[in-house]
Amino acid sequence: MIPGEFLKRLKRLGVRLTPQRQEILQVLWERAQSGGQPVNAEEVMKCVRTRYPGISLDTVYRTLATFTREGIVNELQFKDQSRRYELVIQGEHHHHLVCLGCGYVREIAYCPEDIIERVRESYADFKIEEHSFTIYGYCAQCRED
Amino acid sequence: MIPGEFLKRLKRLGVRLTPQRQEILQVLWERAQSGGQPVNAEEVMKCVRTRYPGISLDTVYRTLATFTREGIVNELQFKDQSRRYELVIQGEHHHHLVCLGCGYVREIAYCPEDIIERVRESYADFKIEEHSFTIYGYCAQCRED
DNA sequence: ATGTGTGCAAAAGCTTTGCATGGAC
DNA sequence: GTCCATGCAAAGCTTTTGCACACAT
Repeated sequence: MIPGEFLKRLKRLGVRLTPQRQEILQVLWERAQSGGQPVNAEEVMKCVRTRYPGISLDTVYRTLATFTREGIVNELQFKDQSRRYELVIQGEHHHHLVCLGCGYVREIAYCPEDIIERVRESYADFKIEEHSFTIYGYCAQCRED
Repeated sequence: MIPGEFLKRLKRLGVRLTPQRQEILQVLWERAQSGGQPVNAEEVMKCVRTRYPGISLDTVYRTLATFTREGIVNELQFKDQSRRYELVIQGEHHHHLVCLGCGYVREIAYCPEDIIERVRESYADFKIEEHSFTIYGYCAQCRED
């Protein structure tokens, strides 16, 4: 079940609630519940197609762009060149630990807020909007030593 | 002039020193001197062509991949989807402040080392290799308020 | 009824690859 | 002489766009 929170937010934002969008939201929600592994557009399409076979990849891209613009999802860019998305859970903020072998992503709760504040002070004419912090390496299964 | 350091390193690594590679190294070096604005492959090609007109984009990509593998350059991935590169200056480490309007990049000296150490301890079975930390926002020219 | 969202197909970026030739060592 | 690097052309992969039709409001 998609929590009403998101549906209300979309309505409030004036975003039309089509079946495709509901299914995409559902997939993002399920991902957030089960470990928080971010998804890319291709994966979203595959998941949605199990329940809504007609959806096109274009719609997924357009919906994810809309959701990003409205602050419903976060767009992530790791080293692997394909964009990934995760649902924004309000009051929650995290970064990522990414395995260079298998691509497994794990959330990390720590955030370099102190540095961001220092940068905000040092570069007062720069208006900070967002930041990304990602640690790369090899997980227990992929490390060689 | 390219400092001998890089030429020696390439020789030591067994990387053949072709005129194309020397010119690419030259461009990266000049960039590092003049503000540290990272370059993408297209820009490298354009700069090199002023002095070595025949160079192809493929060669630039292949050379940048080789330099990255050998630790001569850092490959950066910002939100704009094109990979950028910067020369690795030994003993130097920094992160980036990126303008979402014009794409201007500024180096920031602070690094969240404390967090990386904490993560190294908390996730002892994960072998940390590298990390990226980028702050996005709008520079004085691009900000609207 | 209106305007936005969707699917299709095609295109657009950026990056990679196969192959024959040329050049560094 | 050997093997790697290069240029060319073509392909690959992800993402975007134009258009006509369908649908949410």
